[in-house]
Amino acid sequence: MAILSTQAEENYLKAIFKIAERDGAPVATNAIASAMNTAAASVTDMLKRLADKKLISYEKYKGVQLSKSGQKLATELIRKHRLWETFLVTKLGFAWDQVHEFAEQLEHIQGDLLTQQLDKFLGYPRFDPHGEPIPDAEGKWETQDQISLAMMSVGDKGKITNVADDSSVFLQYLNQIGLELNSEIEVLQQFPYDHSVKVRLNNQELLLSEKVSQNLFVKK
Amino acid sequence: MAILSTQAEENYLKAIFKIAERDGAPVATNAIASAMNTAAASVTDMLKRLADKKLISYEKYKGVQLSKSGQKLATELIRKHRLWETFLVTKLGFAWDQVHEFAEQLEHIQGDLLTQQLDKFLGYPRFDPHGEPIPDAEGKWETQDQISLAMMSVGDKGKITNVADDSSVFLQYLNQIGLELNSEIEVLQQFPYDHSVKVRLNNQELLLSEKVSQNLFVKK
DNA sequence: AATAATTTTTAGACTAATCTAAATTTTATT
DNA sequence: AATAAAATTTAGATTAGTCTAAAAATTATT
Repeated sequence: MAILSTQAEENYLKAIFKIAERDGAPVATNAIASAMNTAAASVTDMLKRLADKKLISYEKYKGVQLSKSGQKLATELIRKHRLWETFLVTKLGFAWDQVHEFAEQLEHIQGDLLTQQLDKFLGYPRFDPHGEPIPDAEGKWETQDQISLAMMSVGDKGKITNVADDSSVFLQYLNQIGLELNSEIEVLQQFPYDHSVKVRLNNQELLLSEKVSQNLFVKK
Repeated sequence: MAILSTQAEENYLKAIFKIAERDGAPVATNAIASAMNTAAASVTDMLKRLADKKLISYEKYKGVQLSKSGQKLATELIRKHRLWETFLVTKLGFAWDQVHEFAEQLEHIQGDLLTQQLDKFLGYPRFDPHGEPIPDAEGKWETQDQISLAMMSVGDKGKITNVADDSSVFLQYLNQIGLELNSEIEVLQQFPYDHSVKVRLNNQELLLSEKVSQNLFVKK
């Protein structure tokens, strides 16, 4: 039997998956609340529902972890999100900063056959327009030999391989500073005070905040 | 300001639109209830909500009519539904009996720009895979010079131009009897008792029920 | 180790969407 | 025109998802 999930439940699963990927498990109630812009009390309520459906393991006050089926569902959501973003950019002609909101809706469309056919139509792409890996039908994805810009040292050089945030505000900012996938970048200086970094990009010197540098991934 | 509608509200609007198109306005509560498989009491509740939002005009016990904005929203839904069905058949390779359920979900995706780009990508089709007209961005659609098979007389001949029901049960039945768009059909005999008709199709004689004949449209 | 601060959960309330059963209104029939 | 039948609405519940405010548990700090 297929596990039925509402869109709200799916959004929680995706948020938990992403936080766990970034910060490790277990994931705290507050972390979910701030990621989703909801009250912590609402998160608690939802965690109980998700636990009832065995999509997470949840112990009061101890945070949550995705179960096997929760993992699977979250991965499928990410797969659908990234396939639809690829469709929107490569077939419908949207720019990379225009597709996030549409994909947030499209990822909830149900039906494995649709996802399969879409994947085939797109030629089984392994990365989306932001350089993010697209899980295949089995939930596996390719990893790139990459590192967050925030983790690099002064003097390191590399090429931008992906951006880990597909929100239009972020991508429009990248457009403004002239940064795109495959741009060459070099770390010139680091400022421990606020963890900002000075980089060279397109022969210009630029100051990037910690938040920005954490969302840019580079292959040396 | 855009009128915000939930999926449930959109589904009611679409149902009201279709019933009004078929039987004329005003539309009765029970007609909506049976079209949507819900209790009449649920319909009454929803009609109040839709009236509050000025999407319908509603007078207790008198049935409903779509307002200007309700019409517009319903037409947009039908436009999206038929564009997505066209996409699924012409681009993703689905058969005409496989696309209804997906389109029921996809029609609720919000964003005019998406619909516009999809329309362009498909080459501004004016009919969907079932021969149904696709409203354009202004809400206008082409009419065909056609008539329901149920309205034809003995001896009349013509070509199937569209099927007014895109449910998979109906379309699979049509597949089984070998009927497709552009099939030539001739009315051989009518049975007033149950309004069934005997027709010639592909050099075979076939008996079609009233329900089937009402959903087949023919150009003489 | 006691207390303060933070995090999380509970309690209680609200809205949207649904239901069943009962009441009311409209329509049809004698 | 009175009454029966059908259609519609109201009343009262339920579930999912959300909120604020208060209580409880955990973690950090003195």
